Amino acid sequence: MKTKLPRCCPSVLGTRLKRDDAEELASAFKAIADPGRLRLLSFIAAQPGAEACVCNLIEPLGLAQPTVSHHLKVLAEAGLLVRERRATWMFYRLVPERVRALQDALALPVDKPATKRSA
Amino acid sequence: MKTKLPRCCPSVLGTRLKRDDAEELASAFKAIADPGRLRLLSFIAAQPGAEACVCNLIEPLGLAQPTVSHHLKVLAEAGLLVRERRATWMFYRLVPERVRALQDALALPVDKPATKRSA
DNA sequence: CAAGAGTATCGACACTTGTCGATGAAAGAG
DNA sequence: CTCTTTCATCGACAAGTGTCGATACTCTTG
Repeated sequence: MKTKLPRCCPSVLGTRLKRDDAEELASAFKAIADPGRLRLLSFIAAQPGAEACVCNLIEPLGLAQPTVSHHLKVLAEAGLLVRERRATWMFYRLVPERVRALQDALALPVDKPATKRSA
Repeated sequence: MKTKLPRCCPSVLGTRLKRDDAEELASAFKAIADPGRLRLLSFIAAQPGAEACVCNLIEPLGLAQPTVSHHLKVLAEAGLLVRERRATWMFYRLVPERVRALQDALALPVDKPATKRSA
């Protein structure tokens, strides 16, 4: 490791985001990193009570029923939606706190002066 | 299309997010939906001036140089970073406005009472 | 120009993901 | 119980993605 050329800069760079935190955050963002799922969230959020029946999501989304079901599952597993059975129908309701959490994760260092990070 | 069972609800659901907008947003979120890229953003954001030399990113990230280069390219193409050559070294600087834009995209209908949407 | 250091691109690979048709499971109606 | 409606799961496929070694490119130095 013989360095002939000078270093470009002080090389501070304290590791901010840990590996585990990064993986967790990434999987959360993966959940919304799909056009269909974003539209699902949008559709549901636009409903009164921020909830919707699956039967009302399939047609406007323009995807096959199994595909919609799959996307809803992904969103639910990411904690962005909660399922609730109502008679024959299945309702999905938005979890605003979870959305807010993702929003906060995108806060720049400037935005959060001295906040302690927990999850 | 003969419906025997009653509908589950009024079926309002005005299409909120258009297909094109959804695709664009999704590709933006795809850019940050990766542990390595999130850490890159975090590392760079933590630097003074929110910029960093590639040579200082490879080791802390723990990935091979071509992989890091690839991730940086993805982030740059998403508009989250800008490249700048400085002598032999390549610097990547964070674009806060772009991060903010993603943040705003996650704003719930409750959060934005009557805001006009542009992008 | 030649040599060396820092990065980007290429090629290849394993793995993940979005999609849909077919099928199965849960709940209400008759 | 049988039929129908609604939704989830299964299986399979094409396409996309992360990863790295090898290689090419771009500056600077001598």
